[in-house]
Amino acid sequence: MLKIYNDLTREKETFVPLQEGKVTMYVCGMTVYDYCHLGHARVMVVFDLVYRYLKACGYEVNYIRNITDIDDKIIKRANENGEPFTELTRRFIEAMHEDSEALGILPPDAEPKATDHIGEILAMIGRLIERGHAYAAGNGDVYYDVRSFPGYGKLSGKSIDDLEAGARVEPGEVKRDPLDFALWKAAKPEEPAWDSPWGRGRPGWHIECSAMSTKALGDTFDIHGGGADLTFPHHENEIAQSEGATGHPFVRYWMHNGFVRINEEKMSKSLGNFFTVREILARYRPEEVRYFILTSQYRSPLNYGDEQLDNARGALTRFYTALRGLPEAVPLEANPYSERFLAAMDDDFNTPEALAAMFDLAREINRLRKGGEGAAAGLGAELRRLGGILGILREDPDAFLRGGDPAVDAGLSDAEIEQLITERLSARKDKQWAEADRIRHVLKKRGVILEDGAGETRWRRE
RNA sequence: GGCUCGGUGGCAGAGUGGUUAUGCAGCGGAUUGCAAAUCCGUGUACGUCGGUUCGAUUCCGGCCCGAGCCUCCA
Repeated sequence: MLKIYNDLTREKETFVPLQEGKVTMYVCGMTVYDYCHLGHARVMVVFDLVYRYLKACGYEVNYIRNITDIDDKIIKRANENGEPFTELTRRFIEAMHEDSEALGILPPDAEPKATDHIGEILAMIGRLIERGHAYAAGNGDVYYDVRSFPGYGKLSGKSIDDLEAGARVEPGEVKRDPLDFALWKAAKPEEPAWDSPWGRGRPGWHIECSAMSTKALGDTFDIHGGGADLTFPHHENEIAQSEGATGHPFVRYWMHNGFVRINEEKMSKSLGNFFTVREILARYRPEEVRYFILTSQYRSPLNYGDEQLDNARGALTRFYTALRGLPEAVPLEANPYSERFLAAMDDDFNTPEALAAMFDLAREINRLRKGGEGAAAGLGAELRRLGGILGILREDPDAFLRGGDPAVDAGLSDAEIEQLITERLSARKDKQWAEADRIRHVLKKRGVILEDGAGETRWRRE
């Protein structure tokens, strides 16, 4: 039975979807004005994992991940580049798709864009004004009246009074209350703008998610996710908007993933201490990056460092070594390791514990294969199946083990390596150990490790 | 200042009121022409001070330290 930590209640709760057998899920995606960094990668991997696991549990999942393609930063960057904002966003949407595909992220069922939902956004703002939750400020802006929504602060655990004590008030403020936030922003000259009953302008950031999620999934849906920094104010505001507009509960389970950290500090654009997915993929393989993200529970901080990525490489090598050479077989699903794996995943997606179960399974495979590779095949197939739920272990074992380090020059070609191995085999046959060792050392120097087995010699790159 | 969340063995990172996490690294053994891989064995780890308890790393409280949100941020 799946349990999910619900940020709304700060408790692990048994997951029961609104509609039996079906799950509706919305995740806040990217604002597309730059390349994805590791923090974005974590969101994508974490909720891809949730998506895959829910499907593995037999649910029919409708997974929506939005794209924010209009906001202040996009406008600013497009102006700096001297290009239309639509050209900027088109490019970075494409880049995001390349990155997510590289990381083995399944495409969501839909990826709505803010600019395609101006009509829905305007309709929702209209309803909020009708219901007394929003007001036009007179300068063309429309604001949400935070005091009009009694539940404001319930997700982030903040009270309006506490927030107000520390709120800063901008000069020339047209809001009634400093905490009120923009639903619609009047356009300045030269800015992208759409017509509205309040004059030309563009949507505020928070309203798009309320409008798009409600349109795609209904007034109430099951899971809403995103990075922990979105809890306040973004998700708090979404609740106020959606519940204020529809009068129905918005989201049943709120999930937030922890940050990627670097030297004990949050990785973020503003701190400038971020690595893009592209930079990391130049040095590590996609599966290693994905594994690294899975080594920590999704709500915990994830410390980035070469040591951690190297560790991921070593761990995957162990799995693929266990799988190497096993014949195809039907996964042997009934075994204590898989039970432990599923129990771990059911416990709020405890991937470190799930991986631990997989390592124990790998050990069992290694034990069994002493009695012949066939004996271990069923469990090997099962290990792959479990890996598939996490989105790892999809490659051919030999291909992975011979893949090497993307940052290191390929050195010898596969054919050259095979040639040297053939030469060495004949030397060994004649018990010319000195020659055999010479070839071993030559290959070792080029990053190739030989493993002499019964009747054949296997190789892999370090 | 307000509100959250953490502090686990060399590193990473789970978990539990009394019994082995797991991976990497280390050490000993088996195996191997030598290796590698693999298997077996191996570490008086739970920030600190009190409290509850027959017993606490695990529950409660104080303290110290760290991170995050309160402003755009995944």
